[in-house]
Amino acid sequence: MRLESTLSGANHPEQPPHTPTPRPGGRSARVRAEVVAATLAEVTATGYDGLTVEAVATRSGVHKATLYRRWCGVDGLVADALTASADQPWPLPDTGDLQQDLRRITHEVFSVFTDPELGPTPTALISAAQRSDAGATALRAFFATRHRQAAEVAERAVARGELPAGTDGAEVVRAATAPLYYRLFVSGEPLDARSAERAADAATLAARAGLFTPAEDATATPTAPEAGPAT
Amino acid sequence: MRLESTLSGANHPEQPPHTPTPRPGGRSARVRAEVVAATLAEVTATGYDGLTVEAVATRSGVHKATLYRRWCGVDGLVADALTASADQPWPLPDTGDLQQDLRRITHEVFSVFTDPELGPTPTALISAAQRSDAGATALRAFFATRHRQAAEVAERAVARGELPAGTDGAEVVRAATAPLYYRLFVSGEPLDARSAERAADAATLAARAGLFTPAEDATATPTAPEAGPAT
DNA sequence: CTCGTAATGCGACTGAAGTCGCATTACGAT
DNA sequence: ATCGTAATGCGACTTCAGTCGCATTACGAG
Repeated sequence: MRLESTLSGANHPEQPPHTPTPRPGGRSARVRAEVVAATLAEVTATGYDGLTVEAVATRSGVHKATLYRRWCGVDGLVADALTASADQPWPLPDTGDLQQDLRRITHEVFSVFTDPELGPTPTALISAAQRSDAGATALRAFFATRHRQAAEVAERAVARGELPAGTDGAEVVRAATAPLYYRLFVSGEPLDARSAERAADAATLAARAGLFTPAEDATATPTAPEAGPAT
Repeated sequence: MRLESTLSGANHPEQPPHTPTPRPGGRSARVRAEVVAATLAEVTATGYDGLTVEAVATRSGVHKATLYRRWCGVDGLVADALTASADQPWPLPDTGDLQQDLRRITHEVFSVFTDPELGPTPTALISAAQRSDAGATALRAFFATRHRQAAEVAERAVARGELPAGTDGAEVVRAATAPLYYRLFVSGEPLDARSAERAADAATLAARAGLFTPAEDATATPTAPEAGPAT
């Protein structure tokens, strides 16, 4: 697991460049791993509301002052735990059919957040990340990576001629997964496999219709409800 | 503004039913209004991270202890402010065309969160509401109301024969608005009028294809990627 | 107009989050 | 093997969120 780079970048904004050996040694890495594990356990156990630096310190055996020094409080702990999770690889489907691929992806998302094995950890982690600026930054990076990776299923569909050229793959992925995340983290509605499937199908339909090409719009576009500068 | 009922329901779980006149009088209402206004101002000014009960107390002129007594801390303040905002009416389009109606709705959402007049207040309010259980409950109620109201545009489309019978109107609305909220509050990506339009168009397409009818599935459904119980 | 009661104002107290300076440990290079 | 340095351990201190008991004010009924 290599989660040093992102962390140091997030917590030491003014890293002096003349540091030949900034001690990336064994102890620091071990401490870091244990802190991440303890943070995940604490977030899962108490939820993001009850998350305490002192509890993470006790559970990890790392002193409170060290946690504040390197992670700048609860926010940084959660952000780092999320970053560490983002480094985990996940399977990218390749069935030869866009609809199937998107269904696999949305079902994967659905599974992660409903898996009794993982429990409330993924949900709690993202909810916690939403709380702070550091967490929000980590979230942005997390989803940017996911979008970039998953966009490949759409790009393959373009290569197969299944989608029009110029289709924005990341936008297709966003369209497919957005309803799930919306239910989970915004409207708070329950998630079910049916709606995951429908979201994938709707995105497939829209992508095939050419809605996700920046230049042209394939569907009827009679009147634009707005006319101002869109920025 | 009638935001008493929801608040008391949220903060006094065991309201004794034998309270003939629980003092809904003028002062309480005035205090409540000022506290809500102060909470909105504080959330806008400092963001949900810097929101403090003491600051709301100072700004509103209501004593700290009173705020803790009636709102149980920051969570309740935010939840009540959100509930108050949810009571505000908003325009429901009726252009005679589903696509146009949905575009108006998504553009309305887009406008609320990008209006320089309102500033960061709506975003900050919802972000703050995500932080706590009380806020999450208020959020659920908020979106449930919105979905119920906005579902009418889909129901009218069904009545016009534009959508297949049995279409779940709320699901259509969710599909149209989810990408916007996803960008705003989950992935943290910027919002633009184009994507708002595309989201509405994609939902229109999916609805017309019959994806939002509970029983049948109009598109191809060759293989189901999952087979377990969905709960 | 007067009174009973509920709601608010008030200030002190408690407890925990977060900070600081120094001692100690362990990494990495010679 | 030895040393310089960076990272961690440690405990006290500061600050502020949150609580409690009591005095005061104002609503609502008669």
